[in-house]
Amino acid sequence: MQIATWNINSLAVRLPQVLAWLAANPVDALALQEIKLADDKFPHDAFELAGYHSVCFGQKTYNGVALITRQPVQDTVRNIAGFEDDQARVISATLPLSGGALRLINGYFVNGQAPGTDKFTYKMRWLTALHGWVREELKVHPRLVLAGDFNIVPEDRDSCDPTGLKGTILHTDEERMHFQNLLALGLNDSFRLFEQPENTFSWWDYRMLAFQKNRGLRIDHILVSDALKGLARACLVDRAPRKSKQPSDHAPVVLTLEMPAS
DNA sequence: ATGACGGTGTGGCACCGA
Repeated sequence: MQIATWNINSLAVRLPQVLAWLAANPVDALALQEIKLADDKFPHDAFELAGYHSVCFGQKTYNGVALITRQPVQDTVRNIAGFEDDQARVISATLPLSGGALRLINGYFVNGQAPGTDKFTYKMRWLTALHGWVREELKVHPRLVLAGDFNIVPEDRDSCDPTGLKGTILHTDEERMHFQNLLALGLNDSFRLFEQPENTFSWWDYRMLAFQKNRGLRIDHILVSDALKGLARACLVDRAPRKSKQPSDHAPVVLTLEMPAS
């Protein structure tokens, strides 16, 4: 079975691309971020016609997340339990599988703008809350996947310019510590379980021909719990949609797990 | 140091992203 994550930067604009990508890449679950749609505008019908179920947690203009799945999900939860947040950033649900159910958390992590700003403070508070919540979730759901746009460059090799961007947003020690704290709960960066080409990124700025020059960052991640680690078979970034007309600035990341799809 | 691109919503641009 396959699980993908993709920040699509407005589902209203990108719906045709998402449907085309799903037709070519019939993953079992797709975690979408930045749908930028209110729930009453979500195109459930279009996904149903494509053979997918969908649950969403949207808001107008900003943020918004959704899970697109082959099979109906169970126990959908929105945002981080116990953390007051007026931004729609997390949706999680259980995928019922014959080989054992799997809990999938889809997060659109806070960007944070710049160290020292109110937005950065919010990012740190959000990451702390996420950590405490995921720790408890893992006790209930040992077979857990945490996927999404993390807005964190985990290591220097995940950045096109680790020296020039050192200490700037997405590259700070504080953000990287939060990423490591998530791993310390018993989660694994599935991308790093496999040999990968150097300079593999998942996001490229729209400006300055960044994609053509491969001046990007790896900020979209799929973490798998220790219980699932041994089932991981591949984790790949699909650069193809970034080459299309009117692309998202992010590319999808696809995890393959060795287990039946239903 | 700034802006470059692209999306949204409001209204003739401002705000946001990473």
